[in-house]
Amino acid sequence: MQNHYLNNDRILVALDCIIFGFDRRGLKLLLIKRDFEPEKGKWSLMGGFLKREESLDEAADRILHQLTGLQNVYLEQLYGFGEVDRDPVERTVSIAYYALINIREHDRELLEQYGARWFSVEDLPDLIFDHNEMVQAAKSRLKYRASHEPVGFELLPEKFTMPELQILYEGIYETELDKRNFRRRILSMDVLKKMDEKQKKYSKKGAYFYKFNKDKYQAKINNGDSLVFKPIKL
Amino acid sequence: MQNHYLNNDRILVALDCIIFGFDRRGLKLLLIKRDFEPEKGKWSLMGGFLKREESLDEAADRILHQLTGLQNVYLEQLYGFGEVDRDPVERTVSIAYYALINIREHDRELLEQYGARWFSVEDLPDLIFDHNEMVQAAKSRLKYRASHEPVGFELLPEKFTMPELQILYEGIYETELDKRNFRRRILSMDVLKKMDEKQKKYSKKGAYFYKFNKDKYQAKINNGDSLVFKPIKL
DNA sequence: GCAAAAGTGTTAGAACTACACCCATGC
DNA sequence: GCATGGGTGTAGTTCTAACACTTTTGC
Repeated sequence: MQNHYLNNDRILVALDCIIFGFDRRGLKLLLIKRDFEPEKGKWSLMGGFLKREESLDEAADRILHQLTGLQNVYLEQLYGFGEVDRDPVERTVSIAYYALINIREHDRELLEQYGARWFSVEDLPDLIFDHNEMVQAAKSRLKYRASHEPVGFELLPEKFTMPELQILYEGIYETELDKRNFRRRILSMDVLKKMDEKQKKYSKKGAYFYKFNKDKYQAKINNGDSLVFKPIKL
Repeated sequence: MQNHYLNNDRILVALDCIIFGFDRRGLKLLLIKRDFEPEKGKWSLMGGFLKREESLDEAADRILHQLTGLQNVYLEQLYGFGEVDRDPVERTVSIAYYALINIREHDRELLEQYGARWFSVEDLPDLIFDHNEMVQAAKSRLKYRASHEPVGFELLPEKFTMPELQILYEGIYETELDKRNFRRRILSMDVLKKMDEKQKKYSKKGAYFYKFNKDKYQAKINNGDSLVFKPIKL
């Protein structure tokens, strides 16, 4: 490989974050209005460049924090996008990350500064560069992840109801689920704690709150159980 | 994001290839003996640096070709490794790719030039930098991929026998399978063509050859069928 | 009293797992 | 004729998917 380190090209490395949120109406994505050229004024993912003295994960974290004020949230590397002309200004490789955040917990002022807005994943505007592709990849990774690990709870407040959890999974899987089968399956994993309290905001009868019992989940995993969060078709 | 392109760090981008092969004794990995400092003489994945005028996929392809003489083989991006000090010489981000090749079809002379050798995946030497981690990631990606798509055939010659296919899947999943259940499941997908010919090299009775019918598979996929190649526990 | 959302069980069919013996042939 | 690897079938169990009515309560 004649692999002297000299004489190789040094290249801009960017990070782009696909930021998912959830409210009762469905899955959301946080996009920003690009305020510089090229493509100024178009919608875009939040991004930034890798610095020499930080790791990829640290950089993604920093960039997510910049926009949302949040730290220590679910953040997973997705894919490296590396077409030669993906950025028209300069050759840039971008590593995409996706984040799952509780939509109620971010810094609204920062969002305004960046001209950011939440969009329903079913109705996204056209994005710059290859960002549409990145979003697609994030959506399918999320489907996969959600069917093997309890990532759904990252998008929900600590207390949530069964109907909310179901709407979330329906959003992730882009399909409708049968509520009897859904409840049975979720509850059979035995990692949710039912509260006495009810959510009365959205119905007269009220829906019981549940909490995800992370410790119990971890114990089961360490015990070798493989809990699956697969969807159930209607 | 104050995102002028100037004043950002340009960084070395490397590619490392986890190259899988298969022979009747199990899954193999192709490693090279590093012939330059640092870590000269240690085993390593085949790697190289991204050039400004090529895409990540092209670079991975080039590097794979350099070592094996092969092109147009199965090659999938795995993950971007980006710890600050992962390469002691200079800050380098490495995008790992894994390849599935037919172990009989590579260029033996090239291998010798690079001091390359096939190792059983169950008995790998310690590798440089974070290459051990890369191999781990590749193994689990391969498990996932093999349970959803017919990637196993990339590792086999055009004609193969059921026992061979089973050994391959056992290698990928690192588990033993029941041969009756395995055959039933594979054949029920109805994408293998049984030949009249038998492989007589490894048994007196001989085992029938099969071919993977890629067109039939594609037709089923396009038809919305979701064929699964899951393992079956013993 | 009625509208609106929450909650609850059963059943038929499919898929999964476990398991043991016969076959063909080269020596 | 026997050792070696190739090939085959069944039954019990579990999992999945389909499906409709009752409950609660604010208005």
